[in-house]
Amino acid sequence: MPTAAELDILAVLWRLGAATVREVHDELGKDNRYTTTLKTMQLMTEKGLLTRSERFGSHVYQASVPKEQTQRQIAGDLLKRAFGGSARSLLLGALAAQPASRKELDEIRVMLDSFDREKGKSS
Amino acid sequence: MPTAAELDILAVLWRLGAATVREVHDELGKDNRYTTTLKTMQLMTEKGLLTRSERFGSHVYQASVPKEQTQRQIAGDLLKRAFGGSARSLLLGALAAQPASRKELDEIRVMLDSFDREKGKSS
DNA sequence: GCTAGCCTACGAAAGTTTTCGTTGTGCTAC
DNA sequence: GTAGCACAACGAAAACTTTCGTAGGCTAGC
Repeated sequence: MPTAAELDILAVLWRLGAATVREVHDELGKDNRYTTTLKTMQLMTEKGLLTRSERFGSHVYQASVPKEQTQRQIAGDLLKRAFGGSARSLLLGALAAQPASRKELDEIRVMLDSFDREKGKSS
Repeated sequence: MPTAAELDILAVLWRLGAATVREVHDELGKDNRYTTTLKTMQLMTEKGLLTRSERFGSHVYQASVPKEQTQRQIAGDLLKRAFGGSARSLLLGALAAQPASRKELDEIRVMLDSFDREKGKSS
């Protein structure tokens, strides 16, 4: 399970696709040193969270696990830990923390419908 | 922000309402020592996450912050950190990790509707 | 060739979280 | 009273995360 600092780096890589340490570090905007970001990314590579390839003089990193899979893992863990398995409570917490536009709410409804259809197929 | 071990304890207290260390420890079912749970709960009390009151010979603890508020904080943090602020993605991750029954999906829809009504009022 | 600038590597320190052993206290039953 | 039991308190160690200083390598420009 990625830690907080690791998750921040993953989020950047999810946005950029693949990036150098410099790019990630600048994008993070934290006020810590470049070598801190580098070290964290090196550890993440050791753990298997990132993969690394050469490019000219420097290294290019990218997430080695699909975003969706990591997100599923994190959401599932939180769901179990803090929300008693209730997806409704989780969503309520999220929407209370950061209200969504009507458009977003509609998108959620569309997604729920597709889940329903899936259930229909199997039963 | 509560840590992992702290969150597990909070979850138990949310279920039990108020409980002694012994009750929490047994409920947790982890294979660590009683004193570990005690120490963690003492630290949580210092941090202000729990309040303590006397009962007979032992102490009774309970969460000092409403469950909903803590859940909102946690969900909001994760939403921002790992899901780019998209509540839809968060819910997708949760449902992918642990499929919900049709009844649960319907409950979510009801909740969405009430959010819509709230939006309607303000605009 | 030498210097400046950018990068990686490494190791250690600082900070947190989690764990547990030991000790002291009060209560109960014998 | 005293042995046994359950609990609280404390301190320290272990494990893990996060941070950074320093050193070494490569390239471009002078």
